[in-house]
Amino acid sequence: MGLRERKKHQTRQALIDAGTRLFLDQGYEATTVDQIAAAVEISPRTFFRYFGSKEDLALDFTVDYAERVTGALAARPPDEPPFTALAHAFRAYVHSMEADTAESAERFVRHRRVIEANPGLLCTSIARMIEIEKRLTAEIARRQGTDPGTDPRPRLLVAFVTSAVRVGMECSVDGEAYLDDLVTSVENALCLAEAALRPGWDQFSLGSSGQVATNASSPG
Amino acid sequence: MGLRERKKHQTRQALIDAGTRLFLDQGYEATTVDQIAAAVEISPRTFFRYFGSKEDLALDFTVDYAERVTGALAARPPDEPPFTALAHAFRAYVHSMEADTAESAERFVRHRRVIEANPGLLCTSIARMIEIEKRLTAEIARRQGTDPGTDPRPRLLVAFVTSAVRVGMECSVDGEAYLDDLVTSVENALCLAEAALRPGWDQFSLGSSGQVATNASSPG
DNA sequence: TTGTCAGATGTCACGCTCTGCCATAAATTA
DNA sequence: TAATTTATGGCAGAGCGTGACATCTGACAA
Repeated sequence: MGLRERKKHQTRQALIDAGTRLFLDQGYEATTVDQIAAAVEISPRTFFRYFGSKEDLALDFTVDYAERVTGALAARPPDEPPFTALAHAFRAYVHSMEADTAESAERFVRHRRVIEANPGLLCTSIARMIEIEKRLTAEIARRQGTDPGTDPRPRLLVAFVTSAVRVGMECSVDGEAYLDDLVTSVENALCLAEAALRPGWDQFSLGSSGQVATNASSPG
Repeated sequence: MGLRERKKHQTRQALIDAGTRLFLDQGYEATTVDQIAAAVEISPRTFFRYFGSKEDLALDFTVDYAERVTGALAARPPDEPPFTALAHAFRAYVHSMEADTAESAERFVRHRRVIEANPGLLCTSIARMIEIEKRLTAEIARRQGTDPGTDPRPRLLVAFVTSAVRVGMECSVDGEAYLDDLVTSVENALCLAEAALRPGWDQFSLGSSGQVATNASSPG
């Protein structure tokens, strides 16, 4: 890796760290791009060569998130039931945060705190989840051998799991053992989701309970 | 209602209509606030006294959405199972669009087309759903007699249903009978969700299957 | 009718985000 | 070292959004 690339990587990381720190100190909205650029000693113009927007910097970690989760799903054994595979993929992600460098874990916690302190950012991060959902859906559909364009079941299954993860993250309270709490909370939500689903529903090839036109009786 | 209020209402409606039309004609991003203001013959400054942002105008209908759905849920019989009540609340909303004035229905369709043409807007509208989810969760928790602060089950249930509705809306294709397709698609997704859930899970008071710490076996 | 008052509108000025353009500086390669 | 590629900086400008102040207009009472 040449000097050029190394420098770019350093600048980029410095921008993320400086930005995150400023967001935590004085708030996301109150922090201007000029301030972040000044903190890293680059021109404001150059900032936008590294990030398309201030929001892009704040939500940069979602890119890594997407890759880790989709990667984890791809790594699950092909014969694993879809729900189990998805749940394990998300578990792998939150646990990878724990297993990671202390520095990396702190960064993650800081990111979480930033977006939790800003409803707008939180909304956008959830919205970005939709992109990830699409990729997960494609993989689930592939595994189950259905067409994601016409069969809504893979979408629904993925949406259920991501909802559970989101609820789990929402429930996690901000305290000392932030990461531990988050992992526990997500785990609880996933277990709850597992208990809420009808056994076998996620395996579309089994039985006929999943027919689109089925008018199943109320589960309640 | 005095002249003053009537004028305000007219201006507001004119802004929504002019904005929507411009968004459809030349795109959301390509439309400036100045253009919308000019179309209604008000100053750009006044625009921001009616809407906090350009996005607020584009997503104004979500306010009505929230009120109709939460209102519909509140109107469901208290002894109805939570899932059924939620599903009916959303059904009531999409059907209310059909039953409404032709003018009102057209407006709804135009709004949908605008946000569907703009991924950013679509994401934001979904993110705004979170606010609605909170209100629905509170109502479900109240019905089930649990504390929404500590028990994640109401959140999870609500998230499942809203996910199903969202997937249904995504699946609906843009064509001649837009509204009909949308209603059918949402109905399908809700039926699918119903079939996916374990019967009785949504009634927390029954059985013990919903214990937070439960380690239920995989549904798959 | 008239005067008063609250509220709506317009004007001006400003800060912030983000982009295009072009010149310059730095790193890479020959 | 020279030539090429690429990153950076500075500048100008569009667009969004806000505060402050003056003005205009319904509302309402004397």
